[in-house]
Amino acid sequence: MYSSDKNGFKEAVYTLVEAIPPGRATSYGAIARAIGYPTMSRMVGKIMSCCEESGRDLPAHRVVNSQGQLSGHTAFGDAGEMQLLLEKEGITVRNNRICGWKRVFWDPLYEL
DNA sequence: CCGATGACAAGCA
DNA sequence: ATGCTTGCCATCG
Repeated sequence: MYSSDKNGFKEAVYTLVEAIPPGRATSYGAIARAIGYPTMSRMVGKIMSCCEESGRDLPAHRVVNSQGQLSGHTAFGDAGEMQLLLEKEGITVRNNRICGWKRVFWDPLYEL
């Protein structure tokens, strides 16, 4: 079931997201780009919404958009749950936005 | 089958 | 800096 390509893509996303070190965060585009699909940023988001269903412990709260803004409020709950998780990890979040985004930004292409 | 939507990103005015 | 438009793939009505 499902094409092997998509399966491989999802697997790659899971691996990268799970490889995100604590206190760090990355963007959808960075992940997609690291895999080799710079235009699949949207797909990453969809996969993320299914991350818990995938049977893996993916720190999806560490994955935000390219601006360092928390966008997963729809999946986590608009109560700022995601923000709390990030702050717990040591990341400073303000108004649904990561403080010092460039500082906490984790680029798999550069660091991995 | 077609249209609309979605945890996005990049380009342009 | 802000807002609009396009691209990409998958899912739903």
